Amino acid sequence: METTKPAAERHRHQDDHVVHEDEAQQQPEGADDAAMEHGGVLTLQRGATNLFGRRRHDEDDGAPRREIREVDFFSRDSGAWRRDDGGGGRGIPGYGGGRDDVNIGLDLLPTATGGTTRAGDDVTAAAANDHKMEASSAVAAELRRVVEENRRLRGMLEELTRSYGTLYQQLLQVTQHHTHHQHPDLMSNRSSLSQHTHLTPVGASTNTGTRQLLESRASSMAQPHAEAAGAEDEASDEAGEASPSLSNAGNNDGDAKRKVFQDGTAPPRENGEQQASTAELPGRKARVSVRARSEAPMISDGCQWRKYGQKMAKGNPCPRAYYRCTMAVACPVRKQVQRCAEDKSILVTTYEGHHNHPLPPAATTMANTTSAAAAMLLSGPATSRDGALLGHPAALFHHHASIPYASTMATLSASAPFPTITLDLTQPPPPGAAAGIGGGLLPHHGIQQRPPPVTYGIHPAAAAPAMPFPVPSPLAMFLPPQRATTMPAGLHQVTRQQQQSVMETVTAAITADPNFTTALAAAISSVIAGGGPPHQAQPTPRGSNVVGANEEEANGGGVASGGAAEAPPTAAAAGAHPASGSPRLATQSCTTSTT
DNA sequence: CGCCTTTGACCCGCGC
DNA sequence: GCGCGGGTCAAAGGCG
Repeated sequence: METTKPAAERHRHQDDHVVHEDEAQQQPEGADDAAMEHGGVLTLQRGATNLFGRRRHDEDDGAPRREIREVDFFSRDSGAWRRDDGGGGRGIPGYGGGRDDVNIGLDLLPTATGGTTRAGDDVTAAAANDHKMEASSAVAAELRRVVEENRRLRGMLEELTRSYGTLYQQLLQVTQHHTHHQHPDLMSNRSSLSQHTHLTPVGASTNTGTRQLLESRASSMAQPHAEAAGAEDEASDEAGEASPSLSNAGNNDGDAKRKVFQDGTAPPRENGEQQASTAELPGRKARVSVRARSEAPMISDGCQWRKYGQKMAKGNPCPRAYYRCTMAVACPVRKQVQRCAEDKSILVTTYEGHHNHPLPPAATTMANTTSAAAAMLLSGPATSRDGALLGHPAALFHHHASIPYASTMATLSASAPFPTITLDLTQPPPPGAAAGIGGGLLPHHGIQQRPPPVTYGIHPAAAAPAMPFPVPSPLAMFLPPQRATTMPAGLHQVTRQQQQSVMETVTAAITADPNFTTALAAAISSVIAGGGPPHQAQPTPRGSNVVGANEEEANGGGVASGGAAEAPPTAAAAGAHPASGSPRLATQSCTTSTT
C-alpha cells in the first residue's frame, strides 16, 4: 500500500547502487547507459563518460596538461566532470574561454573524430580503452569505498544503538538503586529540569494534559485520511530506514519491503507484535479496553479505521461504534468506541485482534502495546482472576510511555465473554505513584520507583505523553532486584517469562522512533565529522527527544485544546523534528498505547 | 467516482 | 423455543 511505497523506492535505489557498482566493474563501456538509467551514483559515471569523451578529445587535439589532470582526479573533483558535462565528446563548448570554444568546437572536434578514424583506430582506441578502464576502475574503487563506508556507518549505528540499550538498562538499575536512598529530592529535581528542558509543566494538572493530548490526537484524526496516512507513512519509512533493530529476533512475515533492513533484520515494530502474538494462546481472543477522557468521537491511534456499525448498547444511552482496521484488506483488528454512561467525557475504546500488516511507528507502538497486553492477558494464570490488579500489565503499557496513567488502573477480567484488560487513563495517579507505577497496581513499585532525575528530569506524567520511549520506572520493575523484592510470587513467574519479550518490545518501541534514530544519526555524524561526541546535547538521545517531543506535543495539545500551550517551541526542537516526524509520533504515542 | 458513514436488517450466542 | 443483546452486513446516501 501507500506505506510501502517510499521504502520500496529507497530499496530500489539501494539496488541501483549495487547495479551501478557492478556495471562500473563489468561494463565500463556501458557506463554512459548506466548513467542514463539511474540516478544516485550516476554522477560518477556521468563524469566518467564525459571524461572519456573529453579525454579522447584532449589526446587528439593536444589539449593542455591541465585537462588531463582533471580527468585523472575526476572522481574526487566533481567540478571537473561537471565542467565537461556540457561538452563531452560532442564538441560542444562547455568549458574554457571563447577561443577554446571556437577552436575546439568548430575545428578540432571534426579533426579529432576524423583523426581517430584516419590516423589509426588501433592506437587511439586502445589508449581510449585503457583510459576508460582506468577511469572505470577508479569509479568502481570509489563505489566500493562508499559502500564500505556505508556498511561501516551502519555497523556504527547498530553498535551505538546496542550500547545505548545496554547503558540505558544499566542506568535504570543504577537509578533504581539510587532512588531507594535519595528519592526525597527527585521531585524537585524533576520539576526544575522540567523547566530547564521546556517540558510541559503539567505536573500540577496532569490529567488535563492527558485530556489535551487525547483531544489533540482526536483533532488530528479529523485531518484528511490521505494526508494523515501519508505523513504516517513518511514517519514509518523514516524510522524503518534509519532505525536499526535492537531486537533481532527473526520475523519473516509481513511486507518484505518494509523489513529489508541492511542487516536482514526485521523492523522492530513487527518483532514486538509477533512476539506478543506468539505468546497468545490459540482459541482465546483478548481485548484491550482503554478509558480516556476525550471530547472527540474517536481517539487517533495511528491506524486507519472504517466504521462498519453502530449500535445502542444496553445500559448506556450512548451508542457504541464499531470500527475495522482498513490499513490492510483482511486485517482482523477491530475496535469499539463508546462513551461512558456515567461520564460522557470518558471515551472507552476496546481493541481486539492483531494487525496482519506492517504498521507505521505510531501504530506500531499501539500494536505492540495491544499485543503485549493481550499476550500477557492470555498467557498466564494471573489473568484468570477477575479484577485482579497486576503490575506488569501496566508496565506493558507504560513502557511505551504513552499513557501516563495507564498504571493508575489496569484491571483484568476473565468473566467477560472475552478476556479483557482495561486501562483507566482518566484518573490522576496518586501522589506516591507519580513515578508511573500506579498505587492501585503495584503499590510497592509506585512508592519506590521514580525516574532518573538527571536523565529525564521531568515529571513522568508530563514526559510520558510525548515520550515514545519507555519511562524508567515501569522498566525498572522488570529489573531483577526490584522484581525479586517486590513482585508477588505468582506475578514474578509470569513476568519472568515475559520479561524478554517485554524488553524487546521496549527496544522495538525505542528504535521505531524517528527521534531516536535522528538523534543517533546526528551523534554519528558528529563523531564522523571529527567533532567528537555530542556532549552539548542531552545526556542521551532520549533527552533530546523528550524535549522536542514534549515541546511540540505541548504546543499541539495546547492549540487543540484552546491555545493553552505553556512551553514555547524552540528552534532546536523545530529543526530537529520535522513536521511529519516527531509530532505525529509523539501524538500517536499517547493513543497508540491505548490499543 | 471512490470512500466513508449511516442505519436498518440479519445472524448468532446465551439465558430462561 | 423464544427473547434479548452483541456483533456484523449491506444498501443508501453524503462528501471530496
